[in-house]
Amino acid sequence: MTEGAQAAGGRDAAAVDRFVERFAAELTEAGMQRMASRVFAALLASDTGSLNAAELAERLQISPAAVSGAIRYLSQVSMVGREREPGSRRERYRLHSELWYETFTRRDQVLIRWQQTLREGADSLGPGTPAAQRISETAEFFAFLHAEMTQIMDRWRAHKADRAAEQATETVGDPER
Amino acid sequence: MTEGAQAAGGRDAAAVDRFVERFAAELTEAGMQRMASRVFAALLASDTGSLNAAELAERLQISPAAVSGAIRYLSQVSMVGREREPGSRRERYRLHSELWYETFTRRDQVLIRWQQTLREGADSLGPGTPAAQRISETAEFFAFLHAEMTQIMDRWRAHKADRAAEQATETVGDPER
DNA sequence: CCTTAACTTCACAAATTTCTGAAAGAAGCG
DNA sequence: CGCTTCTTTCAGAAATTTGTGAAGTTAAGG
Repeated sequence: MTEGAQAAGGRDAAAVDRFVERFAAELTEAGMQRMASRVFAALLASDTGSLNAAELAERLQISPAAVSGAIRYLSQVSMVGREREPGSRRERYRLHSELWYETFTRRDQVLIRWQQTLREGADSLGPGTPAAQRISETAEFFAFLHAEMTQIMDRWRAHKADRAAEQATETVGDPER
Repeated sequence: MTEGAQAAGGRDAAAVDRFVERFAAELTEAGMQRMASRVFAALLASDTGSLNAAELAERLQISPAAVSGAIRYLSQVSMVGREREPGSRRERYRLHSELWYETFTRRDQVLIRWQQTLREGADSLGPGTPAAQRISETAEFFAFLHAEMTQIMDRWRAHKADRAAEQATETVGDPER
């Protein structure tokens, strides 16, 4: 806190590690697998937004097997993509550029499933009963939330595009890279 | 599906149990402790939205200790409240009426913490670096989300109030009970 | 006050999850 | 084609989590 720690050229590796571990811990607390959280946080803190297995294993002090498992999970939930390093037989794991969009789209699916289960539950309880009424309301809440989430993501992308447009007045570049 | 199963008077207990277990499993998959999920689902499916420890233990086939643990968690995250049964030394566990409001308010706090961690992380990485930029954007995303969530909850309550007002033309009653 | 009903805490056994080393499996490169 | 480098799979050891019975605590009611 008292020292602006990153020396000329290199950043303060210890501070970065601390951030990686802290954010990973928060993700873990929220229910994500521990290794997946750590790998994700490490990618987030990398300049290119991508690392290969060896780099991950070294930075996080974990076995290649652990990397493999974490990546399997993260790609399944569309949080990272895998690509080949040209001129090498290594693979590179990269944060999706549409990261939060993909992640929240996925979470959206959960809301839909819950909604369905709840509606079936309301049927089982017999319409008219207070329980069925409560459960129906809950289902409706999730339907509402689902609709709103979609809009939010649209708004976020618009918001981001706006900022990007501002930037573009200085730096004219390809938005994809 | 082929039979409208609930007999006159009593509902189809098996179907209700099935719902409770299914919805609980979905909550568990989303990261909630198993017993907490089951207790919560059982409360949701009860007519009064409340049960006591003995009822929960019997319906879910679990020990009093398990009930106690689940309730401790659920009340900590403001999903149920505890109250005394008058004329008895039993306690009654009740779904909060502002259930989703409370739950999402709580989740909101997580967003705020993440945001903070991310901003600190961006500092550690040194402004100007691509990593810091990415992390800042993520922090901004959560700030955005937080603001939107608050609005959504307001809209939901308005939405619910509207429907309640419609109902009130038929059934004039105390909204609390 | 003492009894007793109800809930909580605690220590432990069981089940599950997590991570690793070792072996097997792909895929570029010579 | 075989060698080499990288990744994945697998079986098992270690750690963690989970649920229980039993003892402990609290407070209502006689």
